[in-house]
Amino acid sequence: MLREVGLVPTIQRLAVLEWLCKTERHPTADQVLTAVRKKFPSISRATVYNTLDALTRAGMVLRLTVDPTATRYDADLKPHAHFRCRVCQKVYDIELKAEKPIDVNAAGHLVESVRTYAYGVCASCREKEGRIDA
Amino acid sequence: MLREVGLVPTIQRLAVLEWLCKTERHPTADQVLTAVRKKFPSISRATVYNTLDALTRAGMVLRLTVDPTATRYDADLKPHAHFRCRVCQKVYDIELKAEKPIDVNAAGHLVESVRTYAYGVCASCREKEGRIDA
DNA sequence: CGGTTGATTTAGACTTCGTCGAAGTTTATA
DNA sequence: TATAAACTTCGACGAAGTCTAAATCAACCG
Repeated sequence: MLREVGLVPTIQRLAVLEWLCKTERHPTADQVLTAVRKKFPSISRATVYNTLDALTRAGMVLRLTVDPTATRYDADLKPHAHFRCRVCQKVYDIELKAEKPIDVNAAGHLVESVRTYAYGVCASCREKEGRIDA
Repeated sequence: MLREVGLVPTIQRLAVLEWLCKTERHPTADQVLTAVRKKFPSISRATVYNTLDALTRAGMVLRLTVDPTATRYDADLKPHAHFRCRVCQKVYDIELKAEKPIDVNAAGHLVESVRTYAYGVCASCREKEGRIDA
């Protein structure tokens, strides 16, 4: 798979990709580093950043900027949007309702990808807040 | 205006807001700091960050995460999307075509705001690249 | 007007995310 | 096997943003 996109399939890249694909969350680069180090202690920060960058450019993972404090990555390539709770700061997948979610007037620019991010209070935090605020 | 949203109208906040409103670009916090210091040399970094945060929570400016390297701010509250060129890295306003651009299935979350970001190569860089690649 | 209180500003240290460069190692090619 | 190219590693570095403590300012009230 890595070879097909022009990347040398090193053991480090395999470890990163494997972990990304079997986690459902939206990890930051540091979370990837910490997780992969459990199985592969010698991997360095630069390698993780390089690998995530290479996988992003190869289109195998998505780079998300939904979180202002750190870039997140997503191995789920199906079109969907992301929601970030301003209370617990977790990131959730949400569905895009519109059939053409990407329908923007690009004014002559070449659009290669589109992201939709929503912000607010997640269902879980609404409950907790409700009890307190009431 | 500031008083209406519960903020003490200090000279620093006025300087930030005034500059934000008369610039058409999408400045980073550091660009705001540099610009405002020309008229108000003693303003500190923390004040600019605090002010931008307060203005964002008050709904007077939008916080953008279109640029992975730094948060940007936009005083234009009309609904529109943003495009970032991966070559020159400039951020452009673009129009949202769909009438309900924001139509996401929020799965029980309380959605307070939605952002749409597009990425690719801007019209200007397409021309330049075209000449080179040809 | 003068004093008190609470909010705001300031300066600078600090943390964290991410990048860079140089040297060593691995992979592919012949 | 020899060589070149790609990749990894480490640590230093840079930049974005936060935090703290002290000084200052604005509002309120007698």
